[in-house]
Amino acid sequence: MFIEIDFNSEEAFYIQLRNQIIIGIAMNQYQEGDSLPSVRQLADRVGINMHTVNKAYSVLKQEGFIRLDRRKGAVIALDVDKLQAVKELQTNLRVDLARAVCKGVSEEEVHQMVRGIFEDMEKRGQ
Amino acid sequence: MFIEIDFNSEEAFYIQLRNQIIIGIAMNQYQEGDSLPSVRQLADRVGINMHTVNKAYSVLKQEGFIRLDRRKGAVIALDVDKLQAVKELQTNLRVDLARAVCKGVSEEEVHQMVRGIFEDMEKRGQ
Amino acid sequence: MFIEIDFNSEEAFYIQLRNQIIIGIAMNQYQEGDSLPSVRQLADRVGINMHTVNKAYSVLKQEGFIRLDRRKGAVIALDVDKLQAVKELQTNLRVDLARAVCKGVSEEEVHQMVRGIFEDMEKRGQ
Amino acid sequence: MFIEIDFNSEEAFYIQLRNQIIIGIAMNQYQEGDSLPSVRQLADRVGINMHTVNKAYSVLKQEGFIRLDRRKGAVIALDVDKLQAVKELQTNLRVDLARAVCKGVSEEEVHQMVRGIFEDMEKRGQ
DNA sequence: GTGGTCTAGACCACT
DNA sequence: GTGGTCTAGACCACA
Repeated sequence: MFIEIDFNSEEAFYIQLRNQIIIGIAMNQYQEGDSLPSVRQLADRVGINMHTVNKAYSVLKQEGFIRLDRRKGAVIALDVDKLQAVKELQTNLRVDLARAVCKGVSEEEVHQMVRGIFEDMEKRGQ
Repeated sequence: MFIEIDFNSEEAFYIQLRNQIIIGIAMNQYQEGDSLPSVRQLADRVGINMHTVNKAYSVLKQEGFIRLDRRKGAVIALDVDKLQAVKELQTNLRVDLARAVCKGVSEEEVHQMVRGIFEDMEKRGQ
Repeated sequence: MFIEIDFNSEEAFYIQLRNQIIIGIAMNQYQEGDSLPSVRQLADRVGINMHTVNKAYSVLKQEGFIRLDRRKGAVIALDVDKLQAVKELQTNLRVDLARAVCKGVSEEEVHQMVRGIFEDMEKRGQ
Repeated sequence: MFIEIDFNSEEAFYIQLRNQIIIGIAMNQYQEGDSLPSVRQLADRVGINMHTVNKAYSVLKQEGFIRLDRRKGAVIALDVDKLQAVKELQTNLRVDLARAVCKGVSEEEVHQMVRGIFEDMEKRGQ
């Protein structure tokens, strides 16, 4: 799987890492029980500091996407708290949709975009 | 309109302000040409520093939601760049939906949530 | 002559006024000895406060473009200090051209632009 | 490269900083990819507050002269929007030349001045 | 009275 | 050590 850092982005590197890994999981490119690359490997590969990868993994653990195993390193392990997830999604959507609506995006277009993203996730997951 | 700061939130105050104002615009509680409160007024009302409100207004200006009129202060003025907005929404949705999917949220549920948010925006806009 | 205020501009109203009047003089639309509109008239016509027009006229006087006559109000009266003018132009050009050069504008293009502006001034002056 | 603040100037410190850095870029003293000093360093060196340097950098970023890299700080990165640059230059020149013309500066003198400034920029760039 | 500018000091997140 | 955020207080230009 591709993981790439945009060094000019406003987003912190560890957030970029986290997001890309979560997208990987959603696309089934990483599956329950799979190991992520070691901290050192990933740091070298994408060209950032080990501490930063470490931070990303800590956050992923705390958010219930992986567990940290002494032998296997970071392992995909979803701790499903759907209520929490729904609440979080709701909050994020409210702001994102408001921004889009102000700029003239219609509900229909949003539904299509959602459809497209799910299609994308299912397709690549096969 | 209600604007409130959550002093316990991780989100920067100026981001909270920005988001609430954008939601207000999306809900038609603020309409094109309306003035926002002066930085000092709003700062006093919500209990934060003037400069923080100023920063929120600067960001809103730069993002094309308001303009700064020397006589009327901050005025709602949407600079509609739909292409940019769609791109931004796409990026945000991809991450948000990936997170939700990992935690077991279905496409159907997302569509309903989108529906609900738009309903909310239209209702209050009347 | 058209004088118009851009209420959204970053430039102070009195600076906008001053600049437009100076351009008017350069184009011979206002000639040595001509009277400018009264403070009140101009304020009403462009929709700003009298104080602001007053400030513009004061600056124009101080910079040697007009004199303030008790009976005739503001009268075009050029106090030519060419050395000072050259020095000022030099300073302004240095910054403006540096900005343009960084963005890929060539010397040739600048010369053409200068030519065009002078042409414009001479043409309308006839 | 020399960066100096004129504490007696009417120009805001952050504008002075911005202008000098832009002139530095135009003269190739700063080149694409070079890092600018950190806000604290530069603030100490020129004797102004850190936040003022920060503001200068923010403006430079917004105007497309630098980008902010999380590792390397402020990095020269020209976002060339020539159309925009030409328009801006045109506006500035129109006012500057009008002022000069009123004070008796000739078109020929302006061309020579432009020539001189470009020579200066090319010379030091070598 | 308004925003713009400048200073200053503090804490935190990030690298 | 770096920038980002927040607070705070002061002065000025502008309207």
